[in-house]
Amino acid sequence: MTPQRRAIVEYLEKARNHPTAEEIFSEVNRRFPMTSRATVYNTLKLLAGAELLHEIRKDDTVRYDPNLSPHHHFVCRRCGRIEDIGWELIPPLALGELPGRQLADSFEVTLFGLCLACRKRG
Amino acid sequence: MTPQRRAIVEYLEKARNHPTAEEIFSEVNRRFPMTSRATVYNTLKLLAGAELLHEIRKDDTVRYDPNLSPHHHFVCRRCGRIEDIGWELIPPLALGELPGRQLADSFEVTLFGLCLACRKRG
DNA sequence: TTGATTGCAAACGGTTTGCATGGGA
DNA sequence: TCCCATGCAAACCGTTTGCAATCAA
Repeated sequence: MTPQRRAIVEYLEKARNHPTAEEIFSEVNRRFPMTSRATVYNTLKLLAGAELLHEIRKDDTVRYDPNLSPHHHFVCRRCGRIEDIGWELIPPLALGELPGRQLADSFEVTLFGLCLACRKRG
Repeated sequence: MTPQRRAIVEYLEKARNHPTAEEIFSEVNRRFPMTSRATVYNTLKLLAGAELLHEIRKDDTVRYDPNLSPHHHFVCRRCGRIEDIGWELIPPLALGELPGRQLADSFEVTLFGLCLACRKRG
């Protein structure tokens, strides 16, 4: 556990909005100017590989989600913000064998619309 | 409507499996060796912009979905194949205002599991 | 001491763009 | 004629990797 890694983990603990790797890099680099992009990217990949973090991809860029409990996502059409939606808010879907004979074992819902801030902005 | 564009559209009409831009490029280029990558990419972007095609992103690469009717997706954990799931197979979710005060107007479900081919392969 | 972690810069893969050429209406 | 589509290559952006130096244990 090096200072760089600690800074990354601390940033992620506070980050409630699915930061991109680049956002994490610039914040960590601001606090620890010696930290390189490679270290941040590698650490993030390592954490994700260890299931301590989830990767979500939107528009070609990976975002990191420190929320490990199962949940769905809401994506704001206007500002692109991604917010978590509690798992219990979406009725569970029937899994198992589908009509196409695929065997489904999990699912994920993404809701689209306007976030609160963008609603206020009109 | 040039031969290149025709070839792209024809390929997409037959493609039932969400080809990547690169797959489209190599197939079109095989039939029309003069076709450049730029033309294919630009045409795809143009078609997607005109809502004649949907872009779906998986693992850093854009895939194109010629199925314009609303539907959900199934992603095979083993081979990565993406298949369409009929809209009517998923019970409609309640939209409108969410507890977090976001205003949801649409949703999308992704199911994960094993496709038929991978099930057979054991 | 010794293996893991770091910084740098260069490589990478998918995608986009600038620019000059060429064909279609 | 005039514009749009094309081909090529270079640029681009986010990400990954090779490598030598450095640090933690």
